[in-house]
Amino acid sequence: MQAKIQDVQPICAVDYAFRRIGGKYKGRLLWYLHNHQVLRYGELRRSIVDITPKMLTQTLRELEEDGLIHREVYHEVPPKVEYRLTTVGQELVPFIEHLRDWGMQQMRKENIPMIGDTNCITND
Amino acid sequence: MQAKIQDVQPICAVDYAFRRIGGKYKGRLLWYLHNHQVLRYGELRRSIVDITPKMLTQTLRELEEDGLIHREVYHEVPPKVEYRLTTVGQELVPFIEHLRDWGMQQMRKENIPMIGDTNCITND
DNA sequence: CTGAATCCCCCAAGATACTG
DNA sequence: CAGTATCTTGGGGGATTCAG
Repeated sequence: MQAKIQDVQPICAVDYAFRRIGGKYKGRLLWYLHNHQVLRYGELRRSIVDITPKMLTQTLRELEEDGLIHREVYHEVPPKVEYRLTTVGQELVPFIEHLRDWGMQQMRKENIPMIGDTNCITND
Repeated sequence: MQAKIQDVQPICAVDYAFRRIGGKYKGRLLWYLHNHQVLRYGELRRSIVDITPKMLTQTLRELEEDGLIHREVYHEVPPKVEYRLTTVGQELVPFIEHLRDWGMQQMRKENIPMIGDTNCITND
Protein backbone atom coordinates (compact mmCIF):
# COMPACT_ATOMS: atom_id res chain seq x y z
CA MET A 1 0.00 0.00 0.00
CA GLN A 2 1.25 3.41 -0.93
CA ALA A 3 1.66 5.75 2.02
CA LYS A 4 -1.57 7.66 2.44
CA ILE A 5 -1.48 11.23 1.30
CA GLN A 6 -2.67 12.38 4.70
CA ASP A 7 0.10 10.60 6.54
CA VAL A 8 3.06 12.37 5.02
CA GLN A 9 3.38 16.09 5.38
CA PRO A 10 3.97 17.63 1.96
CA ILE A 11 6.80 20.05 1.38
CA CYS A 12 4.69 22.28 -0.85
CA ALA A 13 1.67 22.17 -3.15
CA VAL A 14 3.65 20.81 -6.09
CA ASP A 15 4.97 18.02 -3.92
CA TYR A 16 1.48 17.35 -2.61
CA ALA A 17 -0.16 17.24 -6.02
CA PHE A 18 2.49 15.02 -7.56
CA ARG A 19 2.20 12.56 -4.73
CA ARG A 20 -1.55 12.51 -5.05
CA ILE A 21 -1.59 11.50 -8.71
CA GLY A 22 1.71 9.64 -8.65
CA GLY A 23 2.10 5.93 -9.11
CA LYS A 24 2.24 3.80 -12.19
CA TYR A 25 -1.43 3.66 -13.11
CA LYS A 26 -3.28 6.59 -11.57
CA GLY A 27 -2.93 8.88 -14.56
CA ARG A 28 -4.25 6.39 -17.07
CA LEU A 29 -7.00 5.29 -14.72
CA LEU A 30 -8.28 8.84 -14.34
CA TRP A 31 -7.96 9.42 -18.05
CA TYR A 32 -9.93 6.33 -19.06
CA LEU A 33 -12.62 7.12 -16.52
CA HIS A 34 -12.88 10.59 -17.98
CA ASN A 35 -13.25 9.23 -21.51
CA HIS A 36 -15.95 6.70 -20.72
CA GLN A 37 -17.76 8.56 -17.91
CA VAL A 38 -18.32 5.27 -16.09
CA LEU A 39 -16.47 1.98 -16.22
CA ARG A 40 -16.88 -1.38 -14.54
CA TYR A 41 -14.04 -3.22 -12.86
CA GLY A 42 -13.62 -5.66 -15.73
CA GLU A 43 -13.63 -2.88 -18.30
CA LEU A 44 -10.87 -1.09 -16.44
CA ARG A 45 -8.92 -4.31 -16.24
CA ARG A 46 -9.06 -4.64 -20.00
CA SER A 47 -8.26 -0.97 -20.56
CA ILE A 48 -5.13 -0.93 -18.43
CA VAL A 49 -3.57 -3.80 -20.34
CA ASP A 50 -0.56 -4.24 -18.10
CA ILE A 51 -2.27 -4.16 -14.72
CA THR A 52 -2.86 -7.05 -12.35
CA PRO A 53 -6.09 -7.41 -10.34
CA LYS A 54 -4.19 -6.63 -7.17
CA MET A 55 -2.77 -3.37 -8.44
CA LEU A 56 -6.04 -2.36 -10.05
CA THR A 57 -7.96 -2.82 -6.81
CA GLN A 58 -5.25 -1.15 -4.78
CA THR A 59 -5.03 1.86 -7.07
CA LEU A 60 -8.80 2.21 -7.25
CA ARG A 61 -9.02 2.14 -3.45
CA GLU A 62 -6.37 4.81 -3.09
CA LEU A 63 -8.10 7.06 -5.60
CA GLU A 64 -11.41 6.51 -3.85
CA GLU A 65 -10.03 7.15 -0.39
CA ASP A 66 -8.45 10.20 -1.89
CA GLY A 67 -11.76 11.52 -3.18
CA LEU A 68 -10.87 11.43 -6.86
CA ILE A 69 -13.18 8.62 -7.95
CA HIS A 70 -16.52 7.26 -6.83
CA ARG A 71 -17.27 3.57 -6.36
CA GLU A 72 -20.81 2.32 -6.79
CA VAL A 73 -21.67 -1.23 -5.81
CA TYR A 74 -24.76 -2.94 -7.22
CA HIS A 75 -25.85 -5.83 -5.05
CA GLU A 76 -26.76 -8.17 -7.84
CA VAL A 77 -25.77 -11.63 -9.01
CA PRO A 78 -23.41 -11.50 -10.73
CA PRO A 79 -21.85 -8.55 -8.90
CA LYS A 80 -21.48 -5.21 -10.63
CA VAL A 81 -19.30 -2.32 -9.56
CA GLU A 82 -19.03 0.96 -11.39
CA TYR A 83 -16.37 3.62 -11.13
CA ARG A 84 -16.59 7.25 -12.14
CA LEU A 85 -14.72 10.49 -11.48
CA THR A 86 -15.81 12.74 -8.65
CA THR A 87 -16.03 16.48 -9.11
CA VAL A 88 -12.58 16.87 -7.62
CA GLY A 89 -11.28 14.18 -9.94
CA GLN A 90 -12.74 15.97 -12.92
CA GLU A 91 -10.79 19.07 -12.02
CA LEU A 92 -7.66 17.12 -12.90
CA VAL A 93 -8.80 16.29 -16.42
CA PRO A 94 -7.47 19.45 -18.11
CA PHE A 95 -4.10 18.76 -16.60
CA ILE A 96 -3.97 15.17 -17.81
CA GLU A 97 -5.30 16.23 -21.19
CA HIS A 98 -2.55 18.79 -21.72
CA LEU A 99 0.05 16.42 -20.48
CA ARG A 100 -1.18 13.83 -22.94
CA ASP A 101 -0.99 16.34 -25.79
CA TRP A 102 2.55 17.16 -24.82
CA GLY A 103 3.38 13.48 -24.62
CA MET A 104 1.92 12.80 -28.06
CA GLN A 105 3.87 15.65 -29.57
CA GLN A 106 7.09 14.43 -27.99
CA MET A 107 6.54 10.89 -29.14
CA ARG A 108 5.88 11.98 -32.68
CA LYS A 109 8.94 14.20 -32.71
CA GLU A 110 11.21 11.51 -31.31
CA ASN A 111 9.57 8.74 -33.30
CA ILE A 112 8.80 6.72 -30.21
CA PRO A 113 6.70 3.60 -30.78
CA MET A 114 3.86 2.74 -28.43
CA ILE A 115 1.86 -0.31 -27.63
CA GLY A 116 -1.66 1.02 -27.41
CA ASP A 117 -3.64 3.73 -29.12
CA THR A 118 -2.27 7.16 -29.97
CA ASN A 119 -5.09 8.93 -28.23
CA CYS A 120 -5.04 6.67 -25.21
CA ILE A 121 -8.57 5.61 -26.02
CA THR A 122 -9.61 2.03 -25.52
CA ASN A 123 -12.14 0.32 -27.71
CA ASP A 124 -14.63 -1.31 -25.36
CA MET B 1 18.72 4.43 -11.63
CA GLN B 2 15.27 4.85 -12.99
CA ALA B 3 14.66 2.96 -16.25
CA LYS B 4 15.32 5.31 -19.13
CA ILE B 5 12.27 6.59 -20.89
CA GLN B 6 13.56 5.29 -24.21
CA ASP B 7 14.03 1.76 -22.94
CA VAL B 8 10.48 0.97 -21.99
CA GLN B 9 7.81 1.08 -24.63
CA PRO B 10 4.95 3.24 -23.40
CA ILE B 11 1.38 2.02 -23.51
CA CYS B 12 0.06 5.39 -24.62
CA ALA B 13 0.87 9.10 -24.44
CA VAL B 14 -0.52 9.49 -20.94
CA ASP B 15 1.64 6.63 -19.76
CA TYR B 16 4.63 8.13 -21.52
CA ALA B 17 4.17 11.62 -20.13
CA PHE B 18 3.62 10.45 -16.58
CA ARG B 19 6.73 8.33 -16.70
CA ARG B 20 8.73 11.21 -18.02
CA ILE B 21 7.91 13.58 -15.16
CA GLY B 22 7.44 10.86 -12.54
CA GLY B 23 9.70 10.33 -9.57
CA LYS B 24 9.82 11.98 -6.20
CA TYR B 25 11.60 15.20 -7.10
CA LYS B 26 11.20 15.93 -10.82
CA GLY B 27 8.13 18.07 -10.46
CA ARG B 28 9.56 20.34 -7.79
CA LEU B 29 12.89 20.52 -9.60
CA LEU B 30 11.26 21.74 -12.79
CA TRP B 31 9.10 24.14 -10.84
CA TYR B 32 11.97 25.72 -8.94
CA LEU B 33 14.02 26.04 -12.10
CA HIS B 34 11.10 27.79 -13.71
CA ASN B 35 10.77 30.24 -10.85
CA HIS B 36 14.42 31.19 -10.69
CA GLN B 37 15.34 30.87 -14.38
CA VAL B 38 18.74 29.50 -13.45
CA LEU B 39 19.97 27.76 -10.33
CA ARG B 40 23.28 26.35 -9.19
CA TYR B 41 23.70 22.89 -7.75
CA GLY B 42 23.95 24.15 -4.20
CA GLU B 43 20.92 26.37 -4.57
CA LEU B 44 18.88 23.42 -5.78
CA ARG B 45 20.13 21.36 -2.89
CA ARG B 46 18.86 23.97 -0.47
CA SER B 47 15.57 24.37 -2.34
CA ILE B 48 14.67 20.68 -2.33
CA VAL B 49 15.02 20.42 1.41
CA ASP B 50 14.58 16.67 1.64
CA ILE B 51 16.93 15.59 -1.14
CA THR B 52 20.32 13.93 -0.83
CA PRO B 53 23.24 14.80 -3.13
CA LYS B 54 22.94 11.44 -4.79
CA MET B 55 19.27 11.82 -5.67
CA LEU B 56 19.76 15.41 -6.74
CA THR B 57 22.51 14.50 -9.16
CA GLN B 58 20.65 11.45 -10.39
CA THR B 59 17.44 13.34 -10.98
CA LEU B 60 19.25 16.20 -12.70
CA ARG B 61 21.02 13.75 -15.01
CA GLU B 62 17.77 12.07 -15.94
CA LEU B 63 16.11 15.37 -16.70
CA GLU B 64 19.11 16.44 -18.74
CA GLU B 65 19.34 13.19 -20.67
CA ASP B 66 15.66 13.60 -21.22
CA GLY B 67 16.06 17.04 -22.73
CA LEU B 68 14.06 18.91 -20.09
CA ILE B 69 16.88 20.84 -18.47
CA HIS B 70 20.23 22.23 -19.60
CA ARG B 71 23.45 21.85 -17.65
CA GLU B 72 26.17 24.47 -17.99
CA VAL B 73 29.58 23.82 -16.49
CA TYR B 74 31.94 26.70 -15.71
CA HIS B 75 35.51 25.52 -15.50
CA GLU B 76 36.49 27.62 -12.55
CA VAL B 77 37.90 27.10 -9.11
CA PRO B 78 35.77 26.57 -7.16
CA PRO B 79 33.56 24.76 -9.70
CA LYS B 80 30.26 26.26 -10.77
CA VAL B 81 27.42 24.48 -12.51
CA GLU B 82 24.18 26.08 -13.57
CA TYR B 83 20.90 24.46 -14.46
CA ARG B 84 18.03 25.90 -16.46
CA LEU B 85 14.96 24.65 -18.28
CA THR B 86 15.18 23.85 -21.98
CA THR B 87 12.46 24.92 -24.39
CA VAL B 88 10.84 21.51 -24.09
CA GLY B 89 11.08 21.73 -20.33
CA GLN B 90 9.38 25.11 -20.38
CA GLU B 91 6.44 23.60 -22.23
CA LEU B 92 5.70 21.65 -19.08
CA VAL B 93 5.46 24.72 -16.86
CA PRO B 94 1.76 25.45 -17.48
CA PHE B 95 0.83 21.94 -16.39
CA ILE B 96 2.88 22.04 -13.27
CA GLU B 97 1.41 25.44 -12.55
CA HIS B 98 -2.10 24.15 -12.99
CA LEU B 99 -1.36 21.14 -10.85
CA ARG B 100 0.11 23.36 -8.16
CA ASP B 101 -3.01 25.54 -8.14
CA TRP B 102 -5.14 22.47 -7.77
CA GLY B 103 -2.93 21.19 -4.98
CA MET B 104 -3.06 24.50 -3.12
CA GLN B 105 -6.82 24.60 -3.34
CA GLN B 106 -7.11 21.05 -2.07
CA MET B 107 -4.75 21.69 0.81
CA ARG B 108 -6.65 24.77 1.85
CA LYS B 109 -9.97 22.96 1.64
CA GLU B 110 -8.75 19.97 3.63
CA ASN B 111 -6.70 22.07 5.99
CA ILE B 112 -3.54 20.15 5.26
CA PRO B 113 -0.38 21.53 6.84
CA MET B 114 2.82 21.78 4.85
CA ILE B 115 6.46 22.16 5.62
CA GLY B 116 7.58 24.73 3.08
CA ASP B 117 6.04 27.71 1.38
CA THR B 118 2.47 27.88 0.13
CA ASN B 119 3.53 28.97 -3.30
CA CYS B 120 6.38 26.50 -3.49
CA ILE B 121 8.78 29.41 -3.78
CA THR B 122 12.10 29.26 -2.03
CA ASN B 123 13.83 32.30 -0.67
CA ASP B 124 17.40 32.15 -1.95
C1' DC C 1 31.67 23.69 -4.59
C1' DT C 2 29.93 19.86 -7.25
C1' DG C 3 29.65 15.94 -7.26
C1' DA C 4 31.03 10.21 -7.38
C1' DA C 5 31.07 5.64 -5.05
C1' DT C 6 29.27 2.24 -1.86
C1' DC C 7 26.34 -0.22 0.71
C1' DC C 8 21.78 -1.09 2.18
C1' DC C 9 16.72 -1.13 2.94
C1' DC C 10 12.07 -0.74 2.17
C1' DC C 11 8.10 -1.05 -0.33
C1' DA C 12 5.64 -0.51 -4.87
C1' DA C 13 4.70 -3.72 -7.92
C1' DG C 14 4.57 -8.60 -9.96
C1' DA C 15 3.09 -13.65 -9.90
C1' DT C 16 0.06 -16.96 -8.62
C1' DA C 17 -3.75 -19.00 -6.52
C1' DC C 18 -8.13 -18.75 -4.43
C1' DT C 19 -13.30 -16.89 -3.16
C1' DG C 20 -18.20 -14.78 -2.12
C1' DC D 1 -17.94 -10.69 -11.82
C1' DA D 2 -15.11 -8.46 -8.71
C1' DG D 3 -12.26 -8.96 -6.06
C1' DT D 4 -8.50 -11.41 -1.75
C1' DA D 5 -4.52 -13.64 0.11
C1' DT D 6 0.39 -14.78 -0.01
C1' DC D 7 4.76 -14.76 -1.47
C1' DT D 8 8.43 -12.72 -3.96
C1' DT D 9 11.32 -9.18 -6.14
C1' DG D 10 13.32 -5.25 -8.34
C1' DG D 11 14.95 -0.92 -7.96
C1' DG D 12 13.98 3.73 -6.21
C1' DG D 13 15.72 5.99 -2.74
C1' DG D 14 18.53 6.67 1.87
C1' DA D 15 22.98 7.11 4.53
C1' DT D 16 27.58 7.62 4.48
C1' DT D 17 32.08 8.32 2.79
C1' DC D 18 35.35 10.03 -0.53
C1' DA D 19 37.23 13.16 -4.54
C1' DG D 20 38.71 16.85 -8.03
